[in-house]
Amino acid sequence: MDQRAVAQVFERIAALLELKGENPFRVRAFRTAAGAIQAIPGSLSEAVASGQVADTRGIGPATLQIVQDLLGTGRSSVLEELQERIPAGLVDMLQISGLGVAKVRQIHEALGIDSLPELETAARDGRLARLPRFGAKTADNVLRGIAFLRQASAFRLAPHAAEESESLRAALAALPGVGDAITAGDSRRRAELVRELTIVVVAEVRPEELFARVGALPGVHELAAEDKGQVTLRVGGGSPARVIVTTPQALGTALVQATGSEAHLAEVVAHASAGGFRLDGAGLWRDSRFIPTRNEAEFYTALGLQLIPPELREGLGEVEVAAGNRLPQLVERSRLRGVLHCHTNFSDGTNPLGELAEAARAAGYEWIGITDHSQTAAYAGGLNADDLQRQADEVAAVNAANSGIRILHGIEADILMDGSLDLGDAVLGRLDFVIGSIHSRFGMDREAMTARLLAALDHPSLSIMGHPTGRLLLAREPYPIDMDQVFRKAAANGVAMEINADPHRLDLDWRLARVAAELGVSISIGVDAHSLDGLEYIDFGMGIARKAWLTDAQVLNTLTADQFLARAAARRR
DNA sequence: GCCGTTTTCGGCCCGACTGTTTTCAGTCG
Repeated sequence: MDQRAVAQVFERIAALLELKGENPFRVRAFRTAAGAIQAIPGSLSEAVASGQVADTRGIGPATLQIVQDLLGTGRSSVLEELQERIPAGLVDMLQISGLGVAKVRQIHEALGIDSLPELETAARDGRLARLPRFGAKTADNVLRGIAFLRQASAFRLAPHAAEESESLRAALAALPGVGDAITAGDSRRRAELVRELTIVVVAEVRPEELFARVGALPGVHELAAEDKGQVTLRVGGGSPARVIVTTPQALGTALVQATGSEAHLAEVVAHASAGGFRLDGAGLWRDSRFIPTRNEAEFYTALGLQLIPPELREGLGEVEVAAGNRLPQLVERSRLRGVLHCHTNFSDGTNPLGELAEAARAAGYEWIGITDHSQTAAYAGGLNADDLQRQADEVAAVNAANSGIRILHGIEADILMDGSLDLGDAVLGRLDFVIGSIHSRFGMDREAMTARLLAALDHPSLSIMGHPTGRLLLAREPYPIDMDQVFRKAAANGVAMEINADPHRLDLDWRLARVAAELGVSISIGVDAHSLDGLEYIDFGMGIARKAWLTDAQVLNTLTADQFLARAAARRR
């Protein structure tokens, strides 16, 4: 560990102490120590050994001990104890200009928010601006601050990557000499996180000529690593991007290679070699003969494979399955009849029930499952039994008006520590269906958390387990669970697992969803919409469902309302 | 937590600005 790394630990300790409400002068002492350490020249361990560090102004007995701990073990018990007590997301929030300790603590205590993605949602849906001493300007400022921080991190959430990728793609497509520009890479495979944007360009001019024009595009900087057919650059938001130039005759091969993944390409190359084929940047070859591949279908066909959808290209056996002509017919958006997991303004959603239903109807759904929060989620305005009855009346009224969509009345009930749900059996029994979710006590150990979920799965009213692992992409790790046990019990009890389509969650992960489905668990794609825009999250959920190899029959949303209700009712018998 | 003593406890920078609120808390530099 060098001076810089030690200084970072001191800065982090200072931030955590501040959030904890510690004496400001003690906090400042750690900041002073951070600066003092960085000013020490040469080897830090030699400076400690010689007593130079101990004599440094701003370093006292406690901070010296931390330096010694870090040099000796790479760890600090002071830091670790603080990290156990204070969510890391709160420290991230402090990085936002305009948010200090008092505001961050207020956000945490009033809204139950402890991560940047949650904060962003609250800033967008108006909850943040409504806090005392906050306002529209503060909310805007927070959004700008979060956008800034996002630039700095290596990974992008899927929608942010899609946005950046599309703007680069459109700019490339508009260049003279460009026939077509196609988004490839992680985005095209519908990955939950994207590290690098990848665009394939079909050009009618030489690559060097094209790259000169690319470099002149607004928002493009750091043109680097120019190779024969590709160039790496950085775009406005700071994302690295790869632009690959190809010809119409080799587009299929180029697109497969640019889409990846590495593991998939390894499977493809192995299969190709066995058949006497070779692929390189210029195209597909058999011996010295060029094989034209104007699109991906021609590429895979040439190799004796079914066209493998981009979502499946993860190197998990898809090439072998495609060679045997046994790829599944993946679920498609057009096959979904129902949209599940929607919040209204009865709890923390923005829109009234009727507006949400109308938007769902306009999006082509036959039915919508309304699931507001339950009473334990007080920060979200969760519903108690009386609220639910009022909502039931409203559901009945909208349904009676025959508005072209059927509303199913459910709830997203909190799963308590012991695995029980936070509303009585009689209340839950009157609802059309019940999603059970964990929103508190994330810190339980693997055994206790597994027991909690297993107990919840035994509740006769539970139809769907909401966002089963609790992860928030780039913000919070999933809580530890024995997934195998949970899936087996879900399959035995006929409870579905959710793929939560909120791009901050995408939970279940597609790898786990595939395992669940193979064990016979039904999957529900839940948009977790808190506004009309949230209905559009379905596309991210579809990407994950397809990555999990799911077919229509495995996805609850493809059922008719009556079929879906029959399943929920069967559970209760 | 560190410093510096009237050497073991008291002091540690604070004014401008912003966004909110209506008299000022919180943040920044």
